[in-house]
Amino acid sequence: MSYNEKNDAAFAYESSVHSSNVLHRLSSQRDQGVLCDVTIVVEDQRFLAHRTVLAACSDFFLSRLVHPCDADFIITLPEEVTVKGFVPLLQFAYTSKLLVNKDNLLEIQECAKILDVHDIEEACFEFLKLKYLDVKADLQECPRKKCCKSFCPKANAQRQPDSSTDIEINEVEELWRAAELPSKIKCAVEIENISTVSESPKKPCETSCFGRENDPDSSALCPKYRKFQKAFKSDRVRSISTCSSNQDTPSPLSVQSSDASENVILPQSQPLEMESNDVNPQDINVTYLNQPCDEKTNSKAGFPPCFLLGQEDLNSASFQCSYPPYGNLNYNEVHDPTIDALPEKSGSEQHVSPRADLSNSKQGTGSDLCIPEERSNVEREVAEHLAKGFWSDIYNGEFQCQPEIEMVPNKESREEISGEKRQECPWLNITISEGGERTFTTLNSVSCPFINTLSSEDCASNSQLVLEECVQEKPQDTCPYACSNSLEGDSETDSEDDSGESCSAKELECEEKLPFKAQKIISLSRYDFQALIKRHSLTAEQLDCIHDIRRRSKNRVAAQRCRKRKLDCIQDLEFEIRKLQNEKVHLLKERDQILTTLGETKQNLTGLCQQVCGEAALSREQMQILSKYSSTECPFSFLIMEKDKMLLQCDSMLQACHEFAEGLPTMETGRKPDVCNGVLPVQTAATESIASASNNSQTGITDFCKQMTDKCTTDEQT
DNA sequence: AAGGTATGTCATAGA
DNA sequence: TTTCTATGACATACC
Repeated sequence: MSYNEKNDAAFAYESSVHSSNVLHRLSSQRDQGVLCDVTIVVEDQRFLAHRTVLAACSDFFLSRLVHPCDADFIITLPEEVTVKGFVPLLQFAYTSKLLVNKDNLLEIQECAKILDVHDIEEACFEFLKLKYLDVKADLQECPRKKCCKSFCPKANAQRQPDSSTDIEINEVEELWRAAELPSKIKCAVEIENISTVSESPKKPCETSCFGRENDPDSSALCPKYRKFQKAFKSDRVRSISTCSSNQDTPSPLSVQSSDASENVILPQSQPLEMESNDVNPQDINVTYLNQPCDEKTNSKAGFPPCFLLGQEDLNSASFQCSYPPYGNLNYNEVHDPTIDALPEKSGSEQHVSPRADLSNSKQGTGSDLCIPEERSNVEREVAEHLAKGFWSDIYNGEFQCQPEIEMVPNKESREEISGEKRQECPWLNITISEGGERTFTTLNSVSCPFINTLSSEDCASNSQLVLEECVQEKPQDTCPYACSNSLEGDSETDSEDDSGESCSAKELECEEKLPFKAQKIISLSRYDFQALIKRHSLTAEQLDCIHDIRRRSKNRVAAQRCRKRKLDCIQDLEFEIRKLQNEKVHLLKERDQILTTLGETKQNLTGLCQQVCGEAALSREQMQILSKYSSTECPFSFLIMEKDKMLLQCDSMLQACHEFAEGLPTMETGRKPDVCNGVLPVQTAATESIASASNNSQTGITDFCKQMTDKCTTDEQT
């Protein structure tokens, strides 16, 4: 990944937080009347607000504020607008959270319509109305299907008799049809009430342990890699931390439940569309989320922000995403905006190119913006469990959902459904046979929202997805493979699908001994896998086969993840190396500069010292004393040493000159030039100069040398 | 043919 | 204890 991309992602994240904070502060300021510049009169009450906020969220306010009738910006709303309907909308404008309950739903809807409030889907109101007013009765009238009962034996066995808590895909479909909801709201996911499954005691616990699991410090990263990250605090770690910190802000994961009410968290601009087993229709807080981070990640994944629908208990949480090009795609997610960073992603990525997966893993997504490198076990477990909840009744032989046709009252409806379904859930191929039987065929893993991290463009182009056909002989086995693989995000299955090597030779060999397909073994969650085994009386050999297949499959995926992480770490280290190298170059330059400055300073200081010595007319002895008490760095000592050195050099020079003079040819006069008593003029001059230098320290060493050189040169010329 | 790369598998440690 | 995941090591296929 390029670090630019990573940085971009980080920037986007920061911006989202900023936006959220701004909203929060604005809301708080409005509460305090700070900077409020408009008064809204509703019925007999007045509300202070900020013009810009209102104008931004409502065309009604925009038109009134752009062309104010009242210079004081007092806007009296039509009498159709009630306080009860207006207040939640005002809150929504500031917080992006719309608190809806049975009492105010209609009024909010009416007010939103009058005020032309942006980002609230009419469909949400329709759905909620349906939920509040009709659903329960309809559901009770809707006979439960065999498939629903067998959907999850474990869960069903312990579910409450009240079927109203079990709204399954077919039922929701029917509700949609009944409500004639926009096509956007179509795909539903039946979510098991995990908390009721006592056979899976760990699951509820896990699902409630997001804090721990999402803790970047306790991420799924291998300790070996963690040490790297700790060592250099790589960007990767920071990104994970960032993501984690993001959880502090409202996110799809922020389940806002209370004893008194259910909470529905919706992505802003995305229509509501989901059922929850445990939703209490009495009071639902609808929270629109407009967290850019989520949008980013999810859009990266090809989906808009996820939202969590009414949960008292996270265990029964159902996460969904709406995706306009398809209408609303539902998928289950337990984690916040990190879909594409999840292992499930790897599968889809591998679908394209394993290598690309590895190399692009980090920028992966904005995810990377919040890119938990790995989805925690809990997330995986819950996601797969939830996903299974959706798909199992489609594909699972055990839970095969044949009676879905019962939900289709007539051919027209069926056609409508199948047609719409293709658009709404393009990864799901629904065909209706002559006999009116509806068949769900293989999912296209690329387009399946459970696993993929498609870009918006990808998804947009997926309207022409070619969906694989199920093997008709055993649709319950073949579909499940594709579906579940997708759900689980096992990358190997994708590649295997592509390569036709869905199973190794071993697996195929084993498979022949088994009453079900190897893919089912791979795709099922631990709990369903165990249940599957229990339901069949298998020999030891078969069990070995099954466990081998499952182990190899899991390990295959783990190895892929592991390698991906390794590459990421290598990239991080490479980046760190480049950074350090740059830093080193910079420091070296800085050092050179400092040394240059130091040299200049010393030179200046030496000059100053010379000047001082000269002005003070210090003798050699005095300078020696001075240098004795000064550091070696002091120019005084430096001067003394240099002077001594130069004297020695001069002695050598004198000696050389003398020898030179001795060797000179006798001149015409018959005598050696200027030799007076064996002493050369140069020697005399040098001696004089030395004596002069010794006695007069103000003569610079440099000058002395210069004089000597000049003399020598002059004498030689003469 | 040799070397590099990608991937699957096994063994093992740790959670 | 069982199951799962991460990872090193090895084998194999492919380029």
